Amino acid sequence: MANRPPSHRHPDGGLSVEDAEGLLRAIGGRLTEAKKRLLALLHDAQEPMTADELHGQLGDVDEATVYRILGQMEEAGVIVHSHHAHGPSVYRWSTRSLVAVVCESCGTTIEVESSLLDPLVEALESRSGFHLHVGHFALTGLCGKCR
Amino acid sequence: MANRPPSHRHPDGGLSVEDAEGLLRAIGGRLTEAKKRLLALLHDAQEPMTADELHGQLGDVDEATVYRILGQMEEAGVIVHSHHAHGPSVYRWSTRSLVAVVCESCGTTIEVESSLLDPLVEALESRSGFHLHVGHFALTGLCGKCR
DNA sequence: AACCTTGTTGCCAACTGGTCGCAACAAGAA
DNA sequence: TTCTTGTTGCGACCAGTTGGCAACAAGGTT
Repeated sequence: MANRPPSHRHPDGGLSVEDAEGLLRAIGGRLTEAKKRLLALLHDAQEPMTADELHGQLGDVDEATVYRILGQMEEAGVIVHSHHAHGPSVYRWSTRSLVAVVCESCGTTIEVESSLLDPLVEALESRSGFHLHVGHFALTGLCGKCR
Repeated sequence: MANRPPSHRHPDGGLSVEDAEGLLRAIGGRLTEAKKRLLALLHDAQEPMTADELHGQLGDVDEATVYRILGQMEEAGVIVHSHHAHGPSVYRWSTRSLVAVVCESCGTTIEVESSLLDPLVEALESRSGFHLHVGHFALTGLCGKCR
């Protein structure tokens, strides 16, 4: 991919904002102000955010537009979203593969390396030919405090 | 648990319908015709069903009532529900622990033993004190045919 | 068996998360 | 600057689910 050092690197070693803008253009879109701001927001976000939270921070960008942009960003491979059992999906910068684990009682979310799911992934591949999309779903349970 | 052989055993070794009716009474409710029919439906179901499918099979029971009964049955421990990434939740008889794996392309669902998740469960317990509710979430990916 | 208490039901409105159609608008190539 | 075409805000709409409320019925009591 990028063999010259990009600026504004993501702390987690992911895409730079500039790379992301390129990818976003590459799928045939235009780079609007709203897209740039959303890109920056998600790039700098410490944790996954819901569409609603993003809409709140953007201020004057319509909620429907937020969803449309998020769809494009995902199509471009810049972000990924995952589904939390109850409540809305969350979106995050596409860095190394993480799986969200959500406490059903207090809502606290932690993220763990997806490699912990490797035994499952491999078993499914060999037994059923099923290829898991790790990271597209959140795992639920009770955190240490809430048990 | 049950040391005398209950009748109408679930093929998977779970609760009998009679046991389930007892549990349903035990949470302080009444055993209505609608509850009995829903109970029988889910007991005999080959695979998890959505609230809508259940409503369809019941015919003259209101959709809201179906949700209310499902809530009680889950509270009583008779059934469990799990969330599929897009689309409605599914409900199934509370037997041995299975995890649903759903194809994002064709929707095919397979169920695998939750023991495949044990490495993850144990890692989360020891690292973060987090206790996973295996079976409450569905895993997603692509099945062999759709890849 | 009539009775009475209290859970239950149907009906319908409301709510959340998300999508869609459309006319006005703007990015960016020509 | 012009022109094409993607983009936006707006509001309607959709699916899944929950909540309020009055009529109803399960099932214990007399």
